[in-house]
Amino acid sequence: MTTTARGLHARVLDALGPAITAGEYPPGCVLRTDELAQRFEVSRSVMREAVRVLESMHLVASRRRVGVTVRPAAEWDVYDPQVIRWRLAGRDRPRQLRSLTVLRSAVEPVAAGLAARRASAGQCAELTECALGMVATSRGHQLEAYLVHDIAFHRIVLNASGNEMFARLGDVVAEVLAGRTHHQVMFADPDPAAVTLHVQVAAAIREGDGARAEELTREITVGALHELDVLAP
Amino acid sequence: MTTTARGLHARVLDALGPAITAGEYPPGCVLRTDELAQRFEVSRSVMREAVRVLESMHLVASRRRVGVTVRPAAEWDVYDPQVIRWRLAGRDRPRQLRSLTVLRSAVEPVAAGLAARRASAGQCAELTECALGMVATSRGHQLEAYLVHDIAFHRIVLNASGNEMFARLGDVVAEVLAGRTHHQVMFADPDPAAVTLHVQVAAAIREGDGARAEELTREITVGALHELDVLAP
DNA sequence: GTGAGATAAAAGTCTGACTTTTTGGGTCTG
DNA sequence: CAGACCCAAAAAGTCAGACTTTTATCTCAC
Repeated sequence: MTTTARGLHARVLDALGPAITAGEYPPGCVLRTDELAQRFEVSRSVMREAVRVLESMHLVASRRRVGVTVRPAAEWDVYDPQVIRWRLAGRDRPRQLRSLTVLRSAVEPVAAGLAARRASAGQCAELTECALGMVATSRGHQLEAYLVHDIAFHRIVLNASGNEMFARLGDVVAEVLAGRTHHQVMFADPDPAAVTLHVQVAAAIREGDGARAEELTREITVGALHELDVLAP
Repeated sequence: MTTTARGLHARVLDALGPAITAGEYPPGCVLRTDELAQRFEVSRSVMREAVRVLESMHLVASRRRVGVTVRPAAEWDVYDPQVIRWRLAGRDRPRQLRSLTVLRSAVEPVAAGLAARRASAGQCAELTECALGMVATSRGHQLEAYLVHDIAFHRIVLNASGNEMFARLGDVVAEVLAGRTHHQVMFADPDPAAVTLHVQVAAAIREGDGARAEELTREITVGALHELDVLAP
């Protein structure tokens, strides 16, 4: 997972990005390229490339004679996969997990509704297979296997919606589901009701019942939100 | 709007980004940094910075001995505001507008529902003011003034939802609304039903009626989708 | 045909010099 | 004392050139 040799600038980013998103540099804080280059022991060219990327994510703004200033969190490109990963790895992971789950609760039901009208036969088959896989691994502490099926299930729904914006959220949903499994109820088996709902969603999509697929998926995401309410303050 | 002097690398991006997102360079197409630098008459350093940014948007991948290869559209960071802008300016603007409108139809109702529970008194006041502004400019071909209020309205709702992911979609919604006004029904006045709905949404949020705010907003976005269906193939 | 090694192409890195913009202060004037 | 103006320095921005590293491909012996 951790590629240690994909370029100096990437390594600098892996250090600076998390630090900034974690709030180690407060908004308005001014950095200087040369100083950073020295700190990370890279040339100015490399440092400049890293700053450019940070700038394209709206994490910082670079202005002549003043330096590289950290922008307030409200301006960050919160949908950038890298920014999401950095924030999920950092201090306010819970808040991040919550806002992403709320996003899921808005998007996934609509995506499921669309999928019911547009999913191909192959996608329906995959979906059913995933649901069955979830059932099969839902008991006996097979959480990792369950997670794999769960992620695949939601990814297929998002792809089958035929909307590119929805499809691109597959990675985000994967992160959220993985985060939930790895940081909360590692001990308990998944909620049986949720498992059943997934099976029913697969059926509804297979049968082309968009309204039902949407409603059932809404139940799933409401459940996920409720789970967060219970387990996190 | 068009800042012509915010750095050479930005100007290169403004040329390359739209070209790539427009599909002028097919996926898998290989570019070379040096060649590009010559073509745009900039130094390699500047070109490299531009390529880095393109790479961070997943528009291209840079590999040694191979070059800079254009990635397939499915891998692009479709939520990057700059990518959105480039695509909206390009060939498949209609498709882009549609997928963004579908996204709106998923997000905005949920955002409105949340806003009803979390909007501050100030936000409620602003919202009401916007709605009244929409009413006032809804007749007599004052489309530009109407658009300003419309954008402000939706932005406030998204912000008032208290969810950072929703809030960040304010710019996207603004682009969509502006696109609609400027490229479709420039001649006709806004749909009176939509205007009424906005007033009602503002009222529902003011009264803290989340369910009603959500349902009304759903009607607004369904209307927007339907409008697209009617006016675009 | 297959595997090992040579080759070269392209990205990656570093350095140093130069340019441009911007800010903050100092000065001059009213 | 206030305000306009100018100057100098600071930092980003740009450029050119040399060097390193990776890696796809080609060659050649087996």
